[in-house]
This record gives sequence, C-alpha cells and structure tokens, in this order.
Amino acid sequence: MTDLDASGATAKCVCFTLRKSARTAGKLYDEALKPSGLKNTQFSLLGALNILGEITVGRLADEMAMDRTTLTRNLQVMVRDGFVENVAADDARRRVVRLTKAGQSKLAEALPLWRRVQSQVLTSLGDERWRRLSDDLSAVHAIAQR
Amino acid sequence: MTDLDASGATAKCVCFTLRKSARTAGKLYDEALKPSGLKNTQFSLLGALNILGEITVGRLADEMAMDRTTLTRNLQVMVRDGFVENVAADDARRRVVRLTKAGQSKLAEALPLWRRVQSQVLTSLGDERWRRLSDDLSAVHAIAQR
DNA sequence: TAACAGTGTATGCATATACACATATATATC
DNA sequence: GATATATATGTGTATATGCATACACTGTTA
Repeated sequence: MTDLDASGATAKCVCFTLRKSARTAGKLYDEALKPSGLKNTQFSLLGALNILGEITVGRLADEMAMDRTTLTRNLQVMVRDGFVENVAADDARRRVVRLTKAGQSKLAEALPLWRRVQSQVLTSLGDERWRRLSDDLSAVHAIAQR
Repeated sequence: MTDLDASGATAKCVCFTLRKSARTAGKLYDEALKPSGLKNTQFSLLGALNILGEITVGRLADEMAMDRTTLTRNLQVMVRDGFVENVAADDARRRVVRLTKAGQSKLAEALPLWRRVQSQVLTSLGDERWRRLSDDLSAVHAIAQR
C-alpha cells in the first residue's frame, strides 16, 4: 500500500474506507472461524438468533440492520445446513426462524474461535479505542440510515 | 433497532459492526450515485484508476486492499460498460487496466453526486470525528492484515 | 532445450448484498 | 361481503466478495 492511495477522492471516501475495513476484518474472522466451517456472516446470524430466540425474518433484519431479502438468502443457507428452521407463525403472512439443536451446537463450537480472534483484535486495538470506534461507527450508521 | 441488539456477542463483534456500517454507508452512497448509474464500488474503482492511471490488476488490488479475483470481476463489469479497458502489457503475463474516455466522462458525471453525499456525511459527523474514525479504521485494517 | 520454479491473471464455485417485483395474508372501508 | 390498503415474505436478476484452482507466460537451471 503506497501513499498514492492517500490522495484523491477514493481514499477519502467514507464509504470506501468502511468497505475496506469490513473486507479485511471479514477475512481475518473468516480465517479464525474456518475450523467451524462458518463464515463471519453466518456466525453473526446464528449468534443473533441465539440471543433473540424465535423471531420473524423482518424483525431480525431490523435488529441486524440488514436488508430483508439479503437475510432471506443467508437464512436459506443456514436452513439447508440444518442450523436454522423456518416455520409458519400464527399470522399466516409471517414466518419465524430459530436455531435448531445442530445450530446451537455449531454456534457453541465456533464461539471459542470467535472469542480468540475478537480478543486479539481488542487487545491490539485497546478497549478504549474500540469503544470510541464503536461509538463513531454508530454515529455513521445513524447518519446513513436517516 | 431495539436494545436487544446491544447485548451478546453479535453486537460486540468488531467484524459485524464494521460490516453493518459498510452496508448502511453503501446503501446511502448507492442512492446518491444512482443518477449516474454507478454503484459506490464502481465509483471507487473508477476514481482509483483516475488517480493511479495505467496499472496492473495485481497492483491495483494492493492499492485498494481488495482481493485480486474480486477486482478482476468488478473490472469485467466496467470493461463491459466501456468505462475501462484491459490491454496487454510488455510482459505478456501482465495486463494493464485504464480508464477510457467514456470512463472519465462517467466519473466526472458522478463526482458531484459523490461530493454531495460525502459532504453531508462529513458535516453530520464533523471533520474532527471523521479524522479520528479514519485513524481508528486504519488501525483495524493494519491489525487485520498483519 | 527440456524441465521446473516463479509470476501474473482469470475461472469455477459458493456466499453476501440489495433493488424491483411478485405473492400471500390480514385488516380496514364501503 | 367485496374491494382497497397495509403487512410480511419470497424470487428474479445483478453486482460484490474471496478461496481453490487452472492457465499463460517468463526466467532459470540442469
């Protein structure tokens, strides 16, 4: 990475900078999670379901700040692999998703791997700096969603 | 977004937080760039080529911190649309990519749109805070790439 | 010069992402 | 009760992303 990158619109672009960080972080977490067979996105999805329990797709999309249709596709992969089940709800318009036993096991298997890489990053970054970064990212998120 | 999201591993995950911000920022910039027909990723790509000039795919991938093969696919779209040309270099192993006239025009057309949304974000966020955020993201990037 | 190691790029496959649109159901209004 | 409207979800299509691998060419070495 030369300093050519530091000049011009591209490097100063908030969006590009965020995507770049997301790419590199994603690669790091994917590598760490590899023994579990989960990707970082899938781990996050199972983790969210573990916390939220039975939930509709739309509400889960809101919680995770994801596009509803993206979530549908991502869930399809997890359903196919037996980690999530997608069942009808009272209101026949809605469907609720939830972790299966296999999904809970897989999450439990992946959790130590996640903890390790997360701890590595936080140690390198410093808890204080992560709090600050997290706050600033929330601000960006709030601005972008407005 | 309720505060359920604030509990548990998912919300605290550095990777998930970064991806979330990247998603929302991407949507915002995509919307702003829509009149030009470019997506934020394509705008960044053309912008980088405008700064860097003729360059090999591998080197461009390094500059943009992207996977080589991802860049190949993204470039194919831009070549198809006539904004980039991919030509043979001296060394027959290598190929160099560069903006076409149409690519320069398209970039010039998109630039004001980008400036507007970028300026909106920076105004809301504050220049100071963006500098800090940018620094922190660089730190994450450096940690993840190590 | 034939074999081989190195370099640069592209392709096969799979997942992630989101817009436009279609489908299905529930609720409100007349 | 029929029709319009609102709500919830899924599909078609397209781009973005990256690992594993194959291909193409260069340069070296036996």
